[in-house]
Amino acid sequence: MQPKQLLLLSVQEVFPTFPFDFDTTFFKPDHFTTDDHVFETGTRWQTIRWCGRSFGLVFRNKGTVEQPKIEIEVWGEPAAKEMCAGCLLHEMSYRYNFDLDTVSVYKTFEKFPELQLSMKNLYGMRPGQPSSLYEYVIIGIVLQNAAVRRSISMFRTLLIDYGEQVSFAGKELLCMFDPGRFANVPEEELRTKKFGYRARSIKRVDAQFATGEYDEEQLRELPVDEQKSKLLSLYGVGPATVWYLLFDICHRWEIFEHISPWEQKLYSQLFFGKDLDHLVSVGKLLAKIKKYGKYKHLAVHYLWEDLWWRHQKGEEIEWLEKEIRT
DNA sequence: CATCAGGGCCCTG
DNA sequence: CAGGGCCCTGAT
Repeated sequence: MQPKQLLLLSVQEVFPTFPFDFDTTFFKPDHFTTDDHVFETGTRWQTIRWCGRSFGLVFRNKGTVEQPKIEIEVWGEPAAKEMCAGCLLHEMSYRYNFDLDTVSVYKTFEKFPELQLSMKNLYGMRPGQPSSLYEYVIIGIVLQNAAVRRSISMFRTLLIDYGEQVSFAGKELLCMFDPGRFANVPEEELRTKKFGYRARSIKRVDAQFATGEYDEEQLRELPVDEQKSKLLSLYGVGPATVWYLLFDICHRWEIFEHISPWEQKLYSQLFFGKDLDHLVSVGKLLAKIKKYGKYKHLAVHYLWEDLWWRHQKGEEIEWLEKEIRT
C-alpha cells in the first residue's frame, strides 16, 4: 500500500527548562519500537496517532544544554491543522518533560556519589517517551514472556498490519492505530500472526480502551493509588507493567517498588558491582533505591540510561551484552 | 531430536 | 496466596 503523504502544517519553537540535553532526551537506546521513529544526532522524526489521525513530527535541536531551544515541525492532513496542532505540542511537552525542574532533581542527587558519573554523562537528559497510554499498554503486553527480538517482531507486525504508513519530511514511517482497532478482528487472526495467548489480552485491553473509560488525561490527575488500581484493572496489566506505566505515563518519579529477575541482575551490578552469579536480594536493592527519595525512579533511570548509552557508544559492557539478547 | 525458560499475567484451588 | 498454564522461540 502507498504511504499516506503528510503536509507540513506548522513549525514552532519551544524552550525547555535549563539544563536540557536534546540527544539523550530524544533517544533512549533501550526503547525498542522500530519503524515509527528515526533518530540522528540533533534530530528526531516520529509518527504519532492523535485525535484519530496520523501525524509526523520532526524535532530539531536549535539550542544548547544551557540555552535549550527545539524546533518542532508538525506534519499531517490539512484538515487536522486547526484542531490538533496546538494541543499536540502541549502533549509533547508533557511526554518529554520539557518543563521538568531539573535543577531541583540535581540538587536532590548531589549527596549521592554513585549517581554523579551518570548525572555528568547525561547532564540535561529528561525522562520521557513517545507513546500514549494505549500504545504503552500494548507494548507491555508484547513484552511479556518473550525475549526482545520477539517483542520487536510482534510490535512491528501490529504497526504494519493494523497501523498506517505515512510519508513526511523525507521519511517513510509506520504510525500507530486507535483504540477499538481490534473490535472486528477475530482473536484467531492474531493467533495466526503468532501473538500466542497475548492475542486475547490485546483484544480485551483494546475493547476496554474503546469504551473511553481509560482517559489518559484524567488518569494523570488522579492520586497515585487510584492510578495504580485503575491501571491494574486493565486486562494484561500486572505488577511488572504497572510500575513502568506509573513512571513513563503518569510521571510518578517517586514510585519504585518492583524488580523483575533480569532487572535484579542488572541492578546488582549497577548498585553493588556484583557479577551476575552474585545477586543482591530484591529487598536490599529496594532499600538502597529508597534513599533517593522523591526522585528515586529518576535516579535509577539515569543509571540505567547511562549504561545503555555507554553500551551504544561501543564501550564493552560484557555482562550487559549477555543479558540483552536481541 | 526433545526439553525448557523466558523482560508476566490470569485463573483456579 | 501458590502454582499451573499459556503461544512461540531460541538456547541447550
